[in-house]
Amino acid sequence: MEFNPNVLDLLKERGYVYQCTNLDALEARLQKGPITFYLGVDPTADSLHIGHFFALMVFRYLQEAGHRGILVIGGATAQVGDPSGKSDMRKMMTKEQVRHNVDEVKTLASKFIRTDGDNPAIILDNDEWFRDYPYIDFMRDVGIHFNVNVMLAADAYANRLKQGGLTFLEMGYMLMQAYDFIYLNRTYGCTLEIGGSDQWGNIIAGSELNRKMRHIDPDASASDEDIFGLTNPLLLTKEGKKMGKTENGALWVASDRTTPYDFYQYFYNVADEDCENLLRLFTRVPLEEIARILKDDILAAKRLMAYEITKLVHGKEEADKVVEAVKGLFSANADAANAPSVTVAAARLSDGIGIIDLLAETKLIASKSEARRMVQQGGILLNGDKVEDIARTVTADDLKDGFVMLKKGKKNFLKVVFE
RNA sequence: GGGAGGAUUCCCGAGCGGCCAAAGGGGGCAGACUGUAAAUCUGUUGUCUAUGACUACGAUGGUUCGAAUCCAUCUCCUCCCA
Repeated sequence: MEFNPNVLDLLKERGYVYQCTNLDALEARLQKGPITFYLGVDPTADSLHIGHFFALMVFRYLQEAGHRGILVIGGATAQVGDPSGKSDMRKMMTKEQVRHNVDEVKTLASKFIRTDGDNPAIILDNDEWFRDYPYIDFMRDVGIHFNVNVMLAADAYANRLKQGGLTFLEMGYMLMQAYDFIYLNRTYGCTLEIGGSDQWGNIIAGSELNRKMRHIDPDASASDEDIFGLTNPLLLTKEGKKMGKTENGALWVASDRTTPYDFYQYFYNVADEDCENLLRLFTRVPLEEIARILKDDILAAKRLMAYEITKLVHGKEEADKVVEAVKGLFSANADAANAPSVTVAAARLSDGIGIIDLLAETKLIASKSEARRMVQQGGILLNGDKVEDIARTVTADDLKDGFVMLKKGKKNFLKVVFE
């Protein structure tokens, strides 16, 4: 692997850099030679959402530039819960849940960062070093360096504090994450932590803790090198909302939670103004190319953006399939070959299936009441024809090639295959 | 420890014995217009075997023909005093 001394320029250019503990010094250090850096991800669910992806992109760029990356899955920290930016305490997860999530996230993450070949990423679970750390020792080693006044002033706690419910458990989160950095510094010589801007408080806590601990015991650190924190901006839509939020929660990376089709659709349907950001941050399209295509053809730009992001997350094969499906569905002579589909037993057709039942069963619509409403408002199409009557039944006569095409609104398609 | 206020549907927030599945706003969904965009306008927004039934106003129990509304206990939050 070729070492690239100017990776930071590239990151700055594409908009990945938000805050840094010392940008000039970091730049100088990165130019000198490879370093070890880390990114922490808390397994609060058994998948990653697009928000995680931002930092993972930075991870990839750094790794490609020849730096050694460590991905820390917060098996221990997830049991505590990060209060940063939260107005409610996170629901406590059972240890089993956390363990399950750790495994899932590990598997997913290793698809996006290279863990083999030359300069592989290291994936660790911070439960490894917290599991057997006695409370008293931890408090004496680490807790001693934290001033509660300073902590309370931090943005990270502002919301929780305002809501009045900040617990001691949550206060402990910052100590844990700060210690992660120390541990990695000592064990792996890690000198840079990257993360989202919401992690700024936790990241500087880590670099400060390092300085304080080294001051007490100069031999404790693996090196005398300075350590750095670097954050990427929060990914917001032009309305100022967090990108990747959908009505059913987050936009997930795991295809059993958000299908590649829905994933693509989400990005295709973002506001025009957000397209540029997404192209810069989540694709490798050169900046000049982005500028040109945005100017010439916003729709082509969106197609490219949605395709590239889908490819990045789900792979080329899936992305191509989605594009085929989209072409078929949204063009004049609909071709349903690659449409999202579900299967229903063909035997059910003999008596006819009520359209309402079918809509609810196939999960195209969440409830029968809503399905009724939708039909009454003229939002449901069966094989391209508006369904006028809520009593409409689907029978064998409606099938062509063994399926029917349901459409909810303008852009929700579902192929129902009977077999 | 003492006192005062509060918890309502996805979110904010009105309601303060029947007219309440609950005003208003936000968000969501659908219709029109468009470009599968934005803006705008309209409708809709608990569930179901559907002009009715069931479940819901922090939890539990009670008063009443009838409770989101009154009472008791509990949980959590906010503010003031210590």
